[in-house]
Amino acid sequence: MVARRKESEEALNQLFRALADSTRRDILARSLTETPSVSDLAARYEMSFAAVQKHVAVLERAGLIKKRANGREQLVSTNRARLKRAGELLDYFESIWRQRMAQLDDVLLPKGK
Amino acid sequence: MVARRKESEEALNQLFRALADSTRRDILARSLTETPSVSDLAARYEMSFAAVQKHVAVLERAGLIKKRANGREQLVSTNRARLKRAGELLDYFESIWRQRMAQLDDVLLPKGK
DNA sequence: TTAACGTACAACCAAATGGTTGCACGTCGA
DNA sequence: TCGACGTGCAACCATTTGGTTGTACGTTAA
Repeated sequence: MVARRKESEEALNQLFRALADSTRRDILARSLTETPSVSDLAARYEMSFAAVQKHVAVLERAGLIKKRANGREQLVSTNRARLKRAGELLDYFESIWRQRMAQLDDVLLPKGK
Repeated sequence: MVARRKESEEALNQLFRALADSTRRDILARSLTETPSVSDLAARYEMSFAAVQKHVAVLERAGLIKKRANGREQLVSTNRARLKRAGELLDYFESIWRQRMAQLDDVLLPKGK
């Protein structure tokens, strides 16, 4: 249901790692409402263009953003489905807990009711 | 509301980074339903005790688990509130999007209705 | 047609990460 | 009481990460 069985652990590692950096979270939030070019983004941070470009690449590899070419520009937009997926994953941990508690109930309570 | 304003970016980095490792996610899931000792955990993975201990330390620093001493053992349990927090954070990204869309509506539509 | 722009990528570097082994020390059980 | 157990921590190592500068190359505008 949640786990589409064998969404590689590596992919999840990448997903969460991509979120583990303030600059990347900011890029992500920004690309949620706008569709900035990589240079647009680079202009907003106190680091080199190449550094920002690398952050964008990390987000892209994690599947959290998409790039679309427009002439010489690359326009960045957030992949909301993928972002949502990260949230679901965390909910999943909660659900594991609920499930097991339910199973425990099954053991402790008479079957019928 | 969500952002308790100045939950340090560093803390968020730590939170997501802690989640970005399969072994740690497994420890987390396991500690959600049981309260294993560090050795119990270590026995389940093909790495040294010290390595597992380090993973536990990472989770603890991120606030995702708590340890409780019981004689010579340290019993590990998940801090569900903190885990939930990570999920909320991701929802927050979604909400940013919704908010901005709403603001856009404010601009585009007559005020009253 | 050229200069400037936007991007990609390689080479390099310091610091952090994820693993190891070894040692110290308190606790428990025989 | 004493050996084994559970833990914490330091030292070490290889790899990854997050940053830099420099170069190359297609695109755009004057």
